[in-house]
Amino acid sequence: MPRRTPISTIAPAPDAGAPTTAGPAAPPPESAPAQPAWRLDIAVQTPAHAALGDLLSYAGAVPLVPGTLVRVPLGRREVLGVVWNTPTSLDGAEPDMALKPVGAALDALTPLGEAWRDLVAFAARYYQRSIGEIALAALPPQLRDLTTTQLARRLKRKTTTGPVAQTAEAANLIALSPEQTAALAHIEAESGTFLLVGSTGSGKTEVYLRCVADLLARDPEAQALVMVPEINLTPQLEARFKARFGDEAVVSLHSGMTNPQRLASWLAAHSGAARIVLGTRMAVFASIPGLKLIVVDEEHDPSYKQQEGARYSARDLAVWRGQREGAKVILGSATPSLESWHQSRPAEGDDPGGRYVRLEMPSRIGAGELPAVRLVDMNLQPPKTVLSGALLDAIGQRIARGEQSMIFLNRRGYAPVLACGDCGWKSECPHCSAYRVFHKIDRTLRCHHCGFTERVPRACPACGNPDIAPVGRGTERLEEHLAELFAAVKRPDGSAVRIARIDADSTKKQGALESQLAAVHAGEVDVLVGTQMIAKGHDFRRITLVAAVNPDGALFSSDFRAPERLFSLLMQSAGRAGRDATYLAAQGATAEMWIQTFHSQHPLFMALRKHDYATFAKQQLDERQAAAMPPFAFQALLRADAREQSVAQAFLNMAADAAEALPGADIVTRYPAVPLSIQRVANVERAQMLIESPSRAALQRLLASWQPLLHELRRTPEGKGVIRWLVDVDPHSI
DNA sequence: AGCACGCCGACT
DNA sequence: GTCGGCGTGCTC
Repeated sequence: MPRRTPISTIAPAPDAGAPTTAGPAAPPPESAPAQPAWRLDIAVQTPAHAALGDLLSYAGAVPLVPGTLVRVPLGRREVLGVVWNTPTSLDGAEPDMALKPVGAALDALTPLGEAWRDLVAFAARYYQRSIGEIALAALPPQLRDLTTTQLARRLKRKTTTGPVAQTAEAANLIALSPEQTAALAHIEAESGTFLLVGSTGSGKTEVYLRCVADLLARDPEAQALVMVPEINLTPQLEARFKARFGDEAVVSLHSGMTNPQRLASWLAAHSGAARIVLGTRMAVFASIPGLKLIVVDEEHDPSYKQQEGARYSARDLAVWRGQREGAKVILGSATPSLESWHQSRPAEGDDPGGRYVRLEMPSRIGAGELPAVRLVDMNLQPPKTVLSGALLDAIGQRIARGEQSMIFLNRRGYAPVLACGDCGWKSECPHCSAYRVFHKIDRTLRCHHCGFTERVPRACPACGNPDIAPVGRGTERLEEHLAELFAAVKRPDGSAVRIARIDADSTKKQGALESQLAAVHAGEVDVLVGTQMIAKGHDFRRITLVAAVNPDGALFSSDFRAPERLFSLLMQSAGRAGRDATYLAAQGATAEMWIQTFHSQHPLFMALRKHDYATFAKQQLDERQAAAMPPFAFQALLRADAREQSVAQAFLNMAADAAEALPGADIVTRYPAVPLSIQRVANVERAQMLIESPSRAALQRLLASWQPLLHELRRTPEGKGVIRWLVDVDPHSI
């Protein structure tokens, strides 16, 4: 008759409602041997939307040290929690509510340190989430279901801390360039946060490696955290660090790992056995007791901002964490975020300058000159030109010389829309306010927002016209187009031209990206087509031409950050070409970046042509300052989802009214609620409201006092239709 | 978020 | 007559 209960060390709570029979049932808590004498505040994974407090109180017989992991009963479940505060005595005081007793403590594990708890508490407060949500998300998932004995067993086979191995590579270091030497000297001599600005190929990674090496040699307890924006980029960086510091010293932490792997890495970082922790944004929350150095590579990359759940910026948290723990922070990029660039401005006049130290390394090492940028004015091309004649010639020449070209188009699939020429039908998604993308490979129409997929209809579903045609082009169609254009062309050895495509569709299978990249490296591809996936990080040695076919969309986007993203993407793409000076010299080749645009005079392209980030940044920052936008103002978004757009908007506008009386409201601007640019996804209507202030503190104060009102508002009749609401602090796209 | 309870349609 | 749909409500 009783439900199957999980094996638990927790005595079942007495069930007041159920008819109890006398017998050898579990003894009531009052007769438990040890009288619970302490109140323990525990962080558990309370959902952000439940208007529960951050911490839940439990009764315990012993005052567990803050940072101890414990199992606690929550409703009918038993969950993992973290003791958050110093326990308070229950002696004498009548508790204001009946506290459940804590369960087993995972005391084989060293309690999480104060620095880590401070980081979690700060992130929770700043991004308007519960402590428990952040804390539990930061722990390896397997810790949640491991029993105490299993954990003890795992901890036994932990590796020993020791000096890092002297690898062959570490013994044979090549000499640094003067710029690298100077940057390194600055980082060694000063403390704080550094912005290391170096173009692709300037040797930023070597600077990171030397900083880490110096640190580990100097301090036998020290640990370093190195972050990269994407999982794809971890293997090559991991290889590089392992070659320098040995396999034992380095662990990775990212969501692509299996749970046991993640637990092992996490434990190694937590115990201090791993001297170097390498990972994606989630790694910023790793427990690293000896943390003395944080590297955030490609700090401008949007991937550092989490886009669901707690919307934190791992880069910003890294800077905060570095400051809190006295660790140096190196932010590296060829095209820094405007925030970081601004924050690293030198003192001038009565401006005391930014808080970061800016270190620049403009030269490329062992690489050719930065590629010459060629702008093709598409206004001068015949209508409907996809690839201009000049670009095709240039690619043809590369093929003839056995070199590789890379064509970049940020749109996957065959065509973004399928349309009927007769009745005007378009391949709209029935569940979203977006078109379904035509994927020719499997003859499907796929919605990239909700995933709804159907086979392509044979004829127009509205009028029966069999001539439905693709409109626009994605990577699939570009690949097909190139294959047709180069069908008659032969490679130097007489074989056919080989065209390949790399995008989210071609790399869905495990290991597919690696094998495709390997094929490019091995020279088995002549022309590579891809999305921004190929623009990042990968070090292709034989590519001498990079082309962006259709980058104009971002120039006039309503998102004020779009130009910044485009500039860095194009700079990064350009960086793929001509990375190997020896190869270029041997080929007698020059590297080129081609851009096809209808706006060839746009200042963005003018700056790009000169590889002039500073000019572009200045122009953008001037615009931002004039318009009082970030980094000269601080923003947050309040978003609401509902079945009806009007319900979502009404909720937001009511929330804005309710905020009127809150502290800070006088210097925080609230804009009217508007639909998101993709208004409906999976039959859910989405609306948002921008909140902006010149004062970060005022914005924070307002958000903090707003939270309880929002919970309250949702319980009113008007708030009933709201499916969810969320706050995005420092949003990336608006 | 889980995980209950609670009240209305198609099946052994 | 039950299994099961997801609507509402609670978790120290």
